[in-house]
Amino acid sequence: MRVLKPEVAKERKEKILRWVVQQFVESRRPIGSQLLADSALKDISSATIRNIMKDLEEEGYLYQPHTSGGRIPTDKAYRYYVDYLTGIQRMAAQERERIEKQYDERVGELDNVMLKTSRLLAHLSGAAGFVYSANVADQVVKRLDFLPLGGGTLLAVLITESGTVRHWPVRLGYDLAPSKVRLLSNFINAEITGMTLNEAQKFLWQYIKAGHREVADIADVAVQVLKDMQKPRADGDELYIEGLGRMLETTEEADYEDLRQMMRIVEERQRLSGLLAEKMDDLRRSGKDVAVSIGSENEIKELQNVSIVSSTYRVGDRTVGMLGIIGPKHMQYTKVMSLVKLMGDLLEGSISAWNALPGKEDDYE
Amino acid sequence: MRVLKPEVAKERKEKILRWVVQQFVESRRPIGSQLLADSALKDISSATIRNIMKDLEEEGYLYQPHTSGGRIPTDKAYRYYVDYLTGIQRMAAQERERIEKQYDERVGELDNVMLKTSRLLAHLSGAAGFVYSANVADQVVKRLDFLPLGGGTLLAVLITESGTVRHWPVRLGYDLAPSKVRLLSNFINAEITGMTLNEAQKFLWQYIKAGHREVADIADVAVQVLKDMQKPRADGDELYIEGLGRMLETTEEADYEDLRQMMRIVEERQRLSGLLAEKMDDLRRSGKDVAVSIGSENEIKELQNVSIVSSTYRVGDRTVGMLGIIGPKHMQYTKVMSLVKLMGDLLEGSISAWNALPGKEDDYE
DNA sequence: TATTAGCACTCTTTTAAAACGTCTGCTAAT
DNA sequence: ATTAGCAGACGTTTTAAAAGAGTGCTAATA
Repeated sequence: MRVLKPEVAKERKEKILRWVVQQFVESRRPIGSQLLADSALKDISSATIRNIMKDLEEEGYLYQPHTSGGRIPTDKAYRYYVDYLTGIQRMAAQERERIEKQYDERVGELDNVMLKTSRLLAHLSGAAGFVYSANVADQVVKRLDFLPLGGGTLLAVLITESGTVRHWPVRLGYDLAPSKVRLLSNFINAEITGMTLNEAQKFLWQYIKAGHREVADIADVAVQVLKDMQKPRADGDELYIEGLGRMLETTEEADYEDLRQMMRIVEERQRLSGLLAEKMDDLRRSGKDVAVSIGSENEIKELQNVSIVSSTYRVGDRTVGMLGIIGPKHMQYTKVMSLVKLMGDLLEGSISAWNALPGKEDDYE
Repeated sequence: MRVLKPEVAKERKEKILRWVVQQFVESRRPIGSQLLADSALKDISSATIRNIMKDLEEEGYLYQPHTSGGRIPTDKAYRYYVDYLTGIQRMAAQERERIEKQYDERVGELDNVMLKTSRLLAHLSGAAGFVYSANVADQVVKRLDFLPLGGGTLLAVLITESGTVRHWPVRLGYDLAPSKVRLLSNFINAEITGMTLNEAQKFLWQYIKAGHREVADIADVAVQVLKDMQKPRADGDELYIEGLGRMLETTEEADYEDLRQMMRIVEERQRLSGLLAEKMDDLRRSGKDVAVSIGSENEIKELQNVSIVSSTYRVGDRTVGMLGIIGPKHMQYTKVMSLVKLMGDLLEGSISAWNALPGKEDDYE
């Protein structure tokens, strides 16, 4: 291993490492010393580069797929590269503006923002884009309304502060007078607005058990509603992934197997949800903007050949979800990281605009 | 061209054609005369088969990718094959039961049936499954409600007879008293239930223009609502496609280009929607159960290497949507056709159960 | 007259060998 | 410490040959 003039040497070593990663991301084929010496690092001879690369290999940053033939970055190298980039990333104002414009055009009104945002992410990155919303039960309720459908059924409509609108049928088995439905709606909204769904549930249970007079006649309805409220959770958290198709375009024949594996996971939403939930926690705790998980850093086996670039989004001061892209390890991290960050901001903006509307409280009668 | 004993000859010719198609669907490589003579048609010599195949080629049923090397079915051959199959298809009771059970488990309550159905279709067929719902504007309204969000905004919730629930924000710019909102809801529901959205819109315009006293004070709100009602149409019709990932699994390297093309189309929903709308019309008119479009029979260029098996579903006596699968031309038509048919029935059943609930009318005050 | 066996020919696919290019590791010179 | 130069390694591409599969035609057959 080379020694002497430690800072200078280290500097140069890292520079070479960065070049290898960068070149590899672009060309997707092993990088040799000559190539580097000729293209990027004209002031260092290929022999020197060779020596340094050997050191880097010993340190676990590079990997030689065949005895003779260039070297490829390991996950550790990507990790270094991404960490290095983290400070640098900034998007050209022009680019930023272009994306913001597209966001306004394509996402627009707060109807299915999550879906649309994930599509736009996919579109702009050329990889798969996702938007994930943590457990609905932990989200703050903006409104919970009931529409009478007749036939002993109500349609519950839940609106959260993050703009999600969910609805599900509640079967009572008998019809409820419209006025009673209204009473129920008004009562619930007056009481639970501002709580999380979980809190609301607990609160309502208490309230009913306490046997308050004004809800006596709708108590059993409320109970039924509470029971059904759990149901949306069966699907797990909300997760949109789009643009898997586009990945076919940017993937090389050789990497199809990786892609296949990935698809398998994506179809199996449960596990991915789990992973994202965890990642969200990490990210929130670390306080970082954008997180990058590279290959083997992902616990799920099938994802060890892809990278995930993700960011959280907040409602008020609560972190309620994540968004990002899933793509090949050799992606353009610089670009993608800024993109994800920006989209996160835009999504947050979109939600807080929606949220500026204070969930109007009817006074119940 | 062979002549003589016309019926017998024709019979055998078709038999050979069917075998070629069937073998090709399984092996995905050109079928030669020897192969057939050895495997399936042991009582006819390869030479005879050769002669007949030549005839079939002249008639446009088979195609020789290389001067020497087996033959491949043309779209015309698939068409013949599918038509032949149409009479035969029937699913084993056992299989049917298994699928019905899965449907109950996985689709269940009428919450996002369309999405879930398309996922199940994909899952069971190994190809991409879709469910398409025709223009919302032509669907019968079951309810149209408004929830006050405050900040000069209402959330409109539209429930159609086919079980679709749509919602969109209506910005009024000023707040409406809760009682007024209720009045609006009740009035609208009492009047328009049972109309299509389009009819409802026309009706309401007339009503407002006529200046009826009881709606005078909410007229401008109604106008705004009507305007915003158009919006959901911007997305075009509702279309869910799932399972594109799974197609990777069943596709061979060589056919990836076809797959890529297909994905491109799917991302571009507009055109696909158009195609499906047309197809739905054809299907409804012909009165057939299941339609199969093979390769070049699809107008869209990018879809000329895939087949679409589709069926319609009804609400009452109105055909409101389609469902089916998109897959490789060489798919197991027998299986897929029965599957699509069955899923259509199940979806219809699911909707009509929901629809048994009569959109409860409040009498407005 | 329809069917079949046999054969020469064509064309793709597979296999093998050779030529090429790129990279490494080492050594000696700077 | 760096560099130039060179031998050896190994993947990739090119080229050539062999194998395999199928066709069309003709002559024999039932």
